[in-house]
Amino acid sequence: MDAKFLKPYQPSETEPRIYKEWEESGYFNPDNLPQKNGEPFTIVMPPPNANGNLHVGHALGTTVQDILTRFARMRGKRALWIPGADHAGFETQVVYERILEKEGRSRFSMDPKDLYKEIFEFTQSNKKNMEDQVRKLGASCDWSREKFTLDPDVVERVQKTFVKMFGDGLIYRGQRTINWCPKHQTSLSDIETESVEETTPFYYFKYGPFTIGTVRPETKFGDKYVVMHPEDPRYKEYVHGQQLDLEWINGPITATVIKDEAVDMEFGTGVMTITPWHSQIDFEIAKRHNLDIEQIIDWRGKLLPIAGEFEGMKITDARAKIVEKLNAKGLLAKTDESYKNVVKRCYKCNTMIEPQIKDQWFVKMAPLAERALEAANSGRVRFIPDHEAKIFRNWMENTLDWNISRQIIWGIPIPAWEKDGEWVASAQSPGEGWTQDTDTFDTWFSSGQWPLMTTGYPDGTDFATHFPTSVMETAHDILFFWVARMLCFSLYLTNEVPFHTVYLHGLVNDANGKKMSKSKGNVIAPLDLTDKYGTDALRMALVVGNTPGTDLAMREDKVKGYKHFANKLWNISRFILENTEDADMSVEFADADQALHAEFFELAEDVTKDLEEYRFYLAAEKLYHYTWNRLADAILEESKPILNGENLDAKQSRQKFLRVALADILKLLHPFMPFITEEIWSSMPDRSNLLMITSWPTGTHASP
RNA sequence: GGGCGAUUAGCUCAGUUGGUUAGAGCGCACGCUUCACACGCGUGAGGUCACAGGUUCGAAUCCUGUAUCGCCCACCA
Repeated sequence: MDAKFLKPYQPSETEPRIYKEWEESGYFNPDNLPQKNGEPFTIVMPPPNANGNLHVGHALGTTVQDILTRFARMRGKRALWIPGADHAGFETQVVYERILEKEGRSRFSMDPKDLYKEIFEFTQSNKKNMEDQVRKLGASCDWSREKFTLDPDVVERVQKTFVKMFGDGLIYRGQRTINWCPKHQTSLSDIETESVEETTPFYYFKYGPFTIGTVRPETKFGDKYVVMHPEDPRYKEYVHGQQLDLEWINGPITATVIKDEAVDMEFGTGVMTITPWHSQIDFEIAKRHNLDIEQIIDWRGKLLPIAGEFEGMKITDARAKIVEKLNAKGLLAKTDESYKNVVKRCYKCNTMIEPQIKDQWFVKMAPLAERALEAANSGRVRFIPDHEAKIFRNWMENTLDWNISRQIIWGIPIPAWEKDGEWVASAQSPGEGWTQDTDTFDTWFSSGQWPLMTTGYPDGTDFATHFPTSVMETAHDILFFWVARMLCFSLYLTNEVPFHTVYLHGLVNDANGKKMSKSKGNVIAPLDLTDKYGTDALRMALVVGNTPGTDLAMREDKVKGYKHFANKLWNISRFILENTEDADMSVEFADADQALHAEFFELAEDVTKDLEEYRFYLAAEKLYHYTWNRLADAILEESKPILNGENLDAKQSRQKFLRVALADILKLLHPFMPFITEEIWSSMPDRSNLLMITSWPTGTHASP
């Protein structure tokens, strides 16, 4: 027996050594596997952002994906798990801007090319860091196939998709209301904003003969249209198009009466003025009636000259002053202080989103969503847990067109060119006098094509064999951002679903079930846990009892518990190896051992079924219990007298059983606890290969 | 306003298609230096499965309703 078993299991000494052995074996690459022509099994890793450290959620996802991959590999499949890294456009630029801010610099005073270069270098060093962390988690992914979302071939193919979609009329350039973040100076898609309910004063102002209500007095300078419902009996004396002279913020103006059904008669006074440049509903009314549209607030959130004496003032400061002035003029009718209002904020910096009118590229979602819905409804793609499919459907049935233009440099340039107001989509310049759009893509426009990009769409060899992929495993909070878009792009480009199954894990919260955040200081770093308790312990803690789709409260105690389990397994191995050194593996099982063996295979079948059905939480728990309560507590104890007894036949049979049981429990545990199982396996007599490529127990007795 | 969940032991959670006295981890109590393991061993306390109805021979599990909590979506100024 190896002397290493005399000491408790040492993960920190073992793990890097084992990982190196795996990596050098080449078996992460399915082309090197004995079963290289077997049935393909493919997972594409959700590429972690190359802008920081992994969080516990990554550890959970990585663990589940690794379990799936190792299980498939041991069952003789041509298992491929493709890693990647995401440039994460806006998010990375935000991270980098914070660094610049700390250094007293600003992107707005930098040459865009220099900024791009700096961020590129920043992500390259972070990418290495991130890859090392994925290795530490034991991920058996094929690093030789790793992709970065800004690899030149990815950029080229993503741009091609844009050109194709433009040609097919699925992408259009339009002047529309967009979500503008005044801090980050870019537009955002609808799902990149957070709607927060806030209590805001609701002001009623006298507007000629009317009383209008608003929460945003600072937008009201240009309001020269007063809108009411055509059926509203209270205002039937006013006719559409009628002009009225009235006193307003900065003096007398001429207002025009507009009758439009968008007005809710029940709300407020049933009359409103409109600010089409800074409100979508107002913009739609203005378009219907062909009204003037004027910008009131600039891109930095300051008032434009139309505000008169308020020009240049930040809107946050201006509001109170404007109300004060209107009050002084006797135009403030009343204020409702308890009004609840939904406000959109930038999901990264929490700045209030300013709706602005801007020319942008939009993806027409309805036709794409229809096909994705069909795939979900027909079962071509299956969601785990089931109820995520309902959430998916609800969103897909109510899609809004997707703004894919970002006014940031960190991303893939949009291959569109303009000349005299005319736009064409093309990777190369169409010729003299054309200038390229300076905007970049929403990062999800490229990551939405990730399963295609990583497998070599349209003509790579992996695309032929490994697409569509088997499973997409990711966090449920990016169902809309990512999963939905991958389905849309893939069905559009290939008529195939990108994956047959979507497994969505929940979020990992702190021990009290509260969301982890830097500001709350409750963030648990996965690598701190692996250092302290070992990767296998962390993996088990993340998997046992964690049902898909449900958020998990991460308790350090739980990880500690599975460190103890790892040590238990270590000691079981020590006992068995110590007591079977003279085992004869050719003897027949005695009846008692035959029964134990049959019992074991009931477990093995059960666990196999659980893994096939994505019930990792049950499989892991069953293995834990068999190993500790059955094998250690009962079988090992009852074996002691047999091993020390006079009956040689019984002893030899039991020795064989223990050796076989150990070998097989190591196999079953390997997807969950790859390091310690491989390490023990390396001490098994007669072992011929790495545990990671050893066959999964199938029912007949197995041995090293 | 719309959608989706959750409610089981002190805490965090399982309970896969309804089927014997409802489980785990941690915590708690008591006892153990037993020759694999104190990162351990043994024994034990602890639950009207949110509430009210219903279906069934049988319900934590299926149906209806109620309450509470949570998440997501949404252009009522």
